[in-house]
Amino acid sequence: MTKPEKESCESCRFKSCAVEVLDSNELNILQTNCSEAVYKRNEQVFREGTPHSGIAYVKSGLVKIHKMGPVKDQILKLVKSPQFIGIPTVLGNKVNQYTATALVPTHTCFIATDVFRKLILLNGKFANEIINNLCFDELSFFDRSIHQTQKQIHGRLADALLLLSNDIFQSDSFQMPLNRSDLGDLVHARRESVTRTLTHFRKDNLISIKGKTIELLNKSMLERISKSG
Amino acid sequence: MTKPEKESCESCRFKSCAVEVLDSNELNILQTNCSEAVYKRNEQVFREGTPHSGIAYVKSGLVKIHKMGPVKDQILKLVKSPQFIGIPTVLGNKVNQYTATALVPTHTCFIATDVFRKLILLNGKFANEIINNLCFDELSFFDRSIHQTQKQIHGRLADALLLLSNDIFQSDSFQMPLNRSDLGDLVHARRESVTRTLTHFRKDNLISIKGKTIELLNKSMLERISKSG
DNA sequence: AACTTAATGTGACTAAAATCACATTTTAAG
DNA sequence: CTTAAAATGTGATTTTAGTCACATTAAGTT
Repeated sequence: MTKPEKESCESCRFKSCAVEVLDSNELNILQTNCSEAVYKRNEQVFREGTPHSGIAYVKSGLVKIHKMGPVKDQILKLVKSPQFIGIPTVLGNKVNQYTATALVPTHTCFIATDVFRKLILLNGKFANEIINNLCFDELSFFDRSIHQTQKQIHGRLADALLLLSNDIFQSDSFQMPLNRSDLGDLVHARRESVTRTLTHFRKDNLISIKGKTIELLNKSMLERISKSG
Repeated sequence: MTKPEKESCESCRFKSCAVEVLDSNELNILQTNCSEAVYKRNEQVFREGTPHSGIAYVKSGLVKIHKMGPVKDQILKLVKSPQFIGIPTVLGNKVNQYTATALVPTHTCFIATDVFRKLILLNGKFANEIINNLCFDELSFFDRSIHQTQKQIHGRLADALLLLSNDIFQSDSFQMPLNRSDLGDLVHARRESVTRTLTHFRKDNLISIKGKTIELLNKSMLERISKSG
């Protein structure tokens, strides 16, 4: 983790929808209570169980939100910039309830919790944007939960590949940021099962794997697999 | 569903934390844009896919939030009064993203979405309370998701029984509001597996079942089963 | 009360994915 | 370049819970 030179929040090219609605006074409050940090691949932005250091805003990069379960680690969601992470720490919790780890080089800002809260109280539009965010999260999490529990591994992995392609990288071909074990943490499966299923997809010419590069060759079939479970 | 005589929001005995922070002007806005309804057991408060009729506030009773998946229905959460349900519909969605069904006789108020949104914009404290609510939901949903996917059926069902006893009814003995099939929808299992597991618990003297009445006889053991999975 | 329908219980069988054990390949480190 | 460590691939086996088929009990209805 490194500390880059501080940039003005007002002129930041990576403003979130929520920050867009702040006036210059509020932006100034944000400005003076906000610190930047850069993370390399696999570095932790914050860790479950440690005291939290405010709301993190992912300016650029990709982060996995994960948490240790009784049996294994589980990836709760992938968060692409620009997006806040760790908003639930605005609650009374003194410690982080989950871990955030950079999957690619990632640039973040930390906003002190009390400042974040002050902005919510001051500016209804800001609060409104945050609420929109949380609501959207809740709905996607419901969907994801249902699909992850009711589909079998082929469907779940097809889901994950389509998510990476459509939502994260917006390309049919991308550098896979997760290893087989991480993929397992994401789709509730074991490393071996992920390998077997990917091999299966490859043999059926649905995907090609060249090192870390994955290309989706037959998206419509992957979508059918995702739907049928 | 019946329409009871309308009561003043200001004098309501079932105010939420969020509504507590409204001033009398805001309460008046709420008052004039809020309608009450009473539901019998198994009546739907709102249904997935139908146009939504505002944010529902559960004044009294118990509701299951559930959604149809590719294979079966899934209970996303149980909501005990007093609590808002359907806040994610403040998003642009015109239709409900899930179904809410009363498990016991339930009393609700409906607040028009635009009024709810106006209160968020007007009163930062109200927004703040709503954000607290959503954050709490997110964290519990993370926990639940991890436990439900990583434990096997004994642990998941022990979890559900402890939830009902500790959080919902606050008693070791309660009238089970869910049938075996519903319980399966809650713990991601089939009716038959729920029956088998309950029988197992009963034979081990962890619980007693008399008709709809369930009593937890050995909570510490159930907690151990819940932890060990 | 007689009848219908819904809910629950139980055994036999099956399928999906986990587990285990080990081989192979890739990547990082000295 | 060599070696160690991490990541990945693959077969054999086991485990868990789902599926299917049917019996039994409970709850409404006329």
